Amino acid sequence: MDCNCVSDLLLTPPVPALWTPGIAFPDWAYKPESSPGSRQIQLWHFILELLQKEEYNGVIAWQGDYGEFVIKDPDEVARLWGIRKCKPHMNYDKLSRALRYYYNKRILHKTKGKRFTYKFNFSKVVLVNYPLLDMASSPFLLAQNHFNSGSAAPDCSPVTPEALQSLFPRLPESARGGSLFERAGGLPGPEGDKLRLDTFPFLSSGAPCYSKPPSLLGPYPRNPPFDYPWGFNPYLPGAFSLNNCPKLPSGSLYPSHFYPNPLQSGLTQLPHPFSSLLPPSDSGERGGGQTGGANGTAAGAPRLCIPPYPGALSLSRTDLGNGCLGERERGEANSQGSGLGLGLGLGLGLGLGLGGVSLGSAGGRQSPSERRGGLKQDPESDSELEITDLSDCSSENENEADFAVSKETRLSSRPPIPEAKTTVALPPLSSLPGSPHPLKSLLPGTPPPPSLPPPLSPSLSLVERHRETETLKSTHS
DNA sequence: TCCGGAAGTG
DNA sequence: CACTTCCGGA
Repeated sequence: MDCNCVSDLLLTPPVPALWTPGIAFPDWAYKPESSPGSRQIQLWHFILELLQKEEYNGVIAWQGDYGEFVIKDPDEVARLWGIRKCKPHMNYDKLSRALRYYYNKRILHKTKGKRFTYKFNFSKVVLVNYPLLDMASSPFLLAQNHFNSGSAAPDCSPVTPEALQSLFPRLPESARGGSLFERAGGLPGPEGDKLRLDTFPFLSSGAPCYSKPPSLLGPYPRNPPFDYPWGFNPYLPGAFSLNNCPKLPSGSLYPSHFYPNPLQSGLTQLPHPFSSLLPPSDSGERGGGQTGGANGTAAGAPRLCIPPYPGALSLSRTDLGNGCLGERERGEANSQGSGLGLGLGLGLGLGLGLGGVSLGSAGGRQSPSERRGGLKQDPESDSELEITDLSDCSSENENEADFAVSKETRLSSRPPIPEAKTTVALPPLSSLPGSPHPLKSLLPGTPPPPSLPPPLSPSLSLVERHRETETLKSTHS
C-alpha cells in the first residue's frame, strides 16, 4: 500500500485490457501467473511502451538503426521502471542488468560504443509470436540470423485457409466460406490454397501467400476473464495458440482451427473495438464511433497505429503504469485517452510477412524530422527475439513510498503531454533509405521476390488500403 | 559504463 | 521464469 501499486484491482477494466485505454496490450498477451491478479510487465515491453510515447522522447527514444534506442535519461527510465514494478530502489544499474539479461534471450543487445544504447531484436519477436507461420515456407523468414546461425526457423506450419478464416472471424461473408482462398486442386493443405490477398489488403504486398497473423503478442492460454465483444474469445479452445505451434499434438486445434487473432481481426476487419483505436483517417476523426460500438470501452478513442515498418509499435498514448503508478502518473497517462499498444504486433507481423505494412498515422504522418537517426550498419543484425511473455500490471507491492516523492519532483520536469494525438516513436526507418531495413535480416540473402515491393513505399499504400478497408468496414456495419 | 556471475525473490 | 540486488572485473 505504501507503494502506489494499484494492481489489477483498480486497473483492470471491466473489459479486456486489449482495448482499454490505459493498457497497451491485449489481455491475452499477458502471461498468467499463479495468482490471478498478478501480471507482471516485462521490461522489454515496458521499454517499448516508453519508446512509443512521445512524452517520453526525452527519456528514451528510438535512435539510430532499426530497433535501436537510446536511453537518454537512464535514471528516469529506471525510476519509471521502478514505479511500474514497485521497486522504489530501482536504478539504472539494476535496470541495465535486467537489460543485459535480455542479451541471452536475444531480445536485446547492446549497441557497442554507444552509451545507453540498446537494440531490439524484433525479428525474434516475430518468429516467436508467429508460430503458425511456416518458416520453412516463407522466404522472408529463412534468412540467416546471427543468433541461430541461419538455422531454419521454428517448425511452424503455414497458415491455412482455415486458419486465416478463423483468424478473421468477422470477415464479411463474402470473404469467408472459402472465398478467402482459391482452392487449388482441392488440396486441403496450404499448398493447395491460395489466399485471396484482395481480401486482406494488408497481405497483398505481393509477398508469398504464407504469412502469419500479425500478432506480435502471443496468446496465453488462460481462462478468459471477459467475454469478447465480437464473439471471439482468445481463451476459448481453438482461439489461439501461442508458442505451442511447434509441438502441437496431432489433432490439436491447429491447424484446422487456427487461432484467430483478435488483434488482427480488430484492426483489419472488426468494427470494434479496434477500429476505434485506429487512427483517424487523414481526412479526420472517424465520426462518432469513438467508443468502439457496443463493447466500446475505449472511451478515450485511443488510437492504434501500425508503424511504418516491422517492429514499429504504436501504443500511442498508453498508460505506462499499469500496476504501480501513482495517481499522478496514472492520471497523466490516461488523462487524454490513450491508445492501445497493439501496433507492435501488427507492425512486426505485417512487416515481416509482407514487407512492411503500416497503418494509422504512424504510417504516413511521421514527420521526417522524427525519422532521422544515426544510420549505422549494425554488423550483427538481429534476429530472434524470444518474447515469451507480455505481461503487465505488476501486482507486487513492495511498499516504499519513496518514489512517490521523487516522482512528484521529477514529473514536473517531464515534458507535458503533448497533443500527441498519436503515435509514434518507432525506430527511425521510414525515412532511412540507407538504414538497414528491419526485414533485411529476415530476407533471404538473395534478392527478394520481384513481387516484393520496396520496403517503405508499399507501407504507405497499404496503409491507405487498410484505411479504405477499415472505412468500408465501418460503413458496412 | 558495461559486463556477467551469483544469489535471492515472488 | 523474469527479474532484482549485489558485486568484482574490465
